[in-house]
Parts: sequence; C-alpha cells; structure tokens
Amino acid sequence: MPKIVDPHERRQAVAEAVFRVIERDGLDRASLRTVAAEAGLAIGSVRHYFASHAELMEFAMRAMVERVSARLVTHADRLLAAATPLTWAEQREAVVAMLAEVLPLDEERRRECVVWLAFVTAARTRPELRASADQPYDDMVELTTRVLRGAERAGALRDDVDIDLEARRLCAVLDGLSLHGVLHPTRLDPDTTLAVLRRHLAGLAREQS
Amino acid sequence: MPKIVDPHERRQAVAEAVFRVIERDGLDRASLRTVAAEAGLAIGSVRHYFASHAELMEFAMRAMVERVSARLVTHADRLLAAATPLTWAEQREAVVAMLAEVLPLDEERRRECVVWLAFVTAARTRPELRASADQPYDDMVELTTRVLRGAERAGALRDDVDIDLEARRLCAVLDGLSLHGVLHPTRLDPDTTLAVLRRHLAGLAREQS
DNA sequence: CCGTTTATAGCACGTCCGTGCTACGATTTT
DNA sequence: AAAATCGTAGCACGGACGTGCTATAAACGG
Repeated sequence: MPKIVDPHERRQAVAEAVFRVIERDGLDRASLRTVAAEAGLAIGSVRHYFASHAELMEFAMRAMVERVSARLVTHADRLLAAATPLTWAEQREAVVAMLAEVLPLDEERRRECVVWLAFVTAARTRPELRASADQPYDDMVELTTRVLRGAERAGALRDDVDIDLEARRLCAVLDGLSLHGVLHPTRLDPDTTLAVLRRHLAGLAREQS
Repeated sequence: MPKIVDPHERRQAVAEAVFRVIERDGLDRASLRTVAAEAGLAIGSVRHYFASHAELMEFAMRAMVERVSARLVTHADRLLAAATPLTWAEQREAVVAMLAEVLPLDEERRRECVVWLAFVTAARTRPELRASADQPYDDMVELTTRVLRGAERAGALRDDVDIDLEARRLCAVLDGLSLHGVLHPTRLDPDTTLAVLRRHLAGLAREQS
C-alpha cells in the first residue's frame, strides 16, 4: 500500500500523534517509538518521513504554530477589515474572541496550550526549536500592539496608556492564564479565565456609562 | 571522611546541583549521573541520600518552593506587621518588592524562575510532583488576595474591584512575565518586566493626584 | 514487462538510564 | 579490641532510546 498517500498529510498525521503523546505523557516521552505506536505506524515508517527525531519535533512544533496562527489571522482579518464598521461592543467581542484563541477555554484549545507549553519550554535548551518559540512571541506582541493601536485610534482607550507596555502586559496576562489553566485545571476554570481577560480589557478601555 | 557531614546540608547541596543542571540542560537531562557529576560526587553517594531519582526530584522541587516562600514570607511580614504604619508610597514599594521576588529580575531570580518552570511543567504529567505544584499556586492566589484586601481596607483601591478576580489576574501577570522573561530573555528585559508590574498595580489603585 | 521509486517494516548497535547489590574505609558504640 | 554504623564508591543488569542499515511489496515510468 505505497505511494498513494499524500506525504504532507502523512506528516501532519504523525504530528497529531506527537501532540497526543505530549498531552498524555509529556514531551520527554515523545520518542520515535511511542509516537509511531500512537500513529499506528511502525517506527521505520515514521523515519521515512522524518530524517531524525529532532526533525520530527521541529515539524510538530511548527505545525502547532501554524494551526493557531491561522485562527488568529482569521480573527484579525474579521476585525481589521470588516465590511461594515463594527460597533464598540462588536469590536470588543471580536477582540475577546481573537485573544481567547490562545486560552485553554475548551478541550481543543486546552490541548493546544498544553502542547505549546511543552514545546516552548523545551525550546529554552534546544537551539533548533528556538526560532519557533521566539517568532510566535514576537507575533503576539505585534498583534496585541496592533489591536491596542487600533483601539486608540478609534478613541476606545484611556488617555494615558503606554501602548508598548500594555501590549507586553496583555501578553503576560494571556500566557499567565494559559499557564495556570493548563497546569492547574482544577483551580482555574474556563469561565474565570475568560472573566479575567474581559476584566483586563475593560481596564484598558475608556470609562463609559 | 564519613559521618561528620550534616545530612540535611548534603541533600541541599545535591539539590543545588539539580538546579544547575536543570538551568543548563533542562530537567530531562537531570539524571542521577549528571547531577552526581555536577555535585562532584559519585553516583552511589547521591543514592545514599536519595532512595530514587523520583525522590531526588521531589526533594529538589520542594527545596525550591521553600526557598522562594521564605523570601515571600519575609516581605509579607514586613508589610503586614510593620512597627510604624507605612505611607502609601512605602506600601506600594513593599508590595512591588514582594511580588518581584517571583520575577526573573536578576540572575538569581532568573535561575529560580527557570528551575521552577521546569518543575511545574513536569508536574503536569508526574503525579508525585503535583502537590508541590498546586500548593504554591494556591498560596500565591491567597497572598495576592490578602494584599488586595489589605489595600482595599486601607482605601487604596478603586471602588469597583472584584478582589478574587483581580488576584487571579495579578497572578497571571506575574507568571506570564516570569514565563516570558525566562523563555525570551532577549525580548523582555528586567526593566520592562518591572515596569509592567508597576503599571498593573497602578491600574488597581485609586486614582490620585 | 522491467527497472525505478516509494512506502512500510524491522534488525542491531552503541549509548544512557535507574536501580539492586556489593565493597571498603572511617567513625562511633559496646 | 570488637562490632555496628555510616559515608563513599562502583559494578552490572535490564530497558528505552536514536539511528545506520537492510528487506519487501506496491505503484509507476519506460
């Protein structure tokens, strides 16, 4: 049964197996053997698509980046290039919905956050993963900066906001919530997580009746 | 040269070696062999103080918890049980100094944050570390709640603050800053980190001229 | 129809790991 | 002086790992 398989699809399927193993047992258990077993393949088959274990991890990490990035871009487009101008309330909700993509609010996003945390912490000591960790951080800072600048231009922000600083603070809140939701799911539920995000954004907005 | 050594001191020294290995190569490289080499001991010697690798990790994690907790308690005592009442400015600075203990603002705290992040993420998939991860989170939520409640009683807070929610949000900012400082040290410097913390606290305080 | 390519599969080697076990010198206790 | 204890040290076993290498069967190109 060879050749009829799309290589890209196969690699993606193996990456999904990596995600499942990481979520269940942690990244250090994501060996070629366990991943192959999870994917229902022989170890040699996995090695046919990935030259080394490191290459598999790099691919899986980038695949996760692209998955979440794609959703963020969709939201960003909806927000910035809306056909009809949005009301303040609609804009606020659009921003919440976008930022909520990186929070562990449902099972799918929770698993993404778990896997991402594993990758990004591993990247600290693995140079080959470094770029895949830093770039999303830069992108997130840039995205939040854009959002805040847009809100400022629309007159939705308080007068005294330091946008660069607030972008960092917003990113910190997001990743802090993600971290706590992932590591202490029994202590921080999705409802509270979302409430914290809303409260944070409210603190940036101009007071209004 | 036996017996004249304080066992507690020896275990602590081995834990320090664990910290150095984790900081340099990550937790998954902290094997008995590498830790023993880092500590300048034979592997058998380390095993004389720790029955298993898991026990060594549990001890090291708890040691890190106690180290940081001790510093936090010192600050908390200074804040809550000050001989002479503090001015608002003094209280604000005391709170900043206390919360800054869990931020990677200097080399020592940076290394603590690195090691702590490694332990707490590992605890997600290692039941024996679970308690050592959850308890400090609960403690931090309680600590921030206490601080906010104290500030509220002193009339230093805005009128509309939901203290439980704000405690979660403050914890998220702190751990988010720690995460970013640890994982992206080239992107988030200590000065900015501290500025974000000050800005966050300012957002909670009652507006004043 | 036959060579080439591709997908799948697995063996085997060297390395690193935790751990059960033993050994020995130094100290303390009887 | 003898015995028990403690700190230090290391061997060796079984297991998991990444990887170099080979084998086989199916699809494709000529």
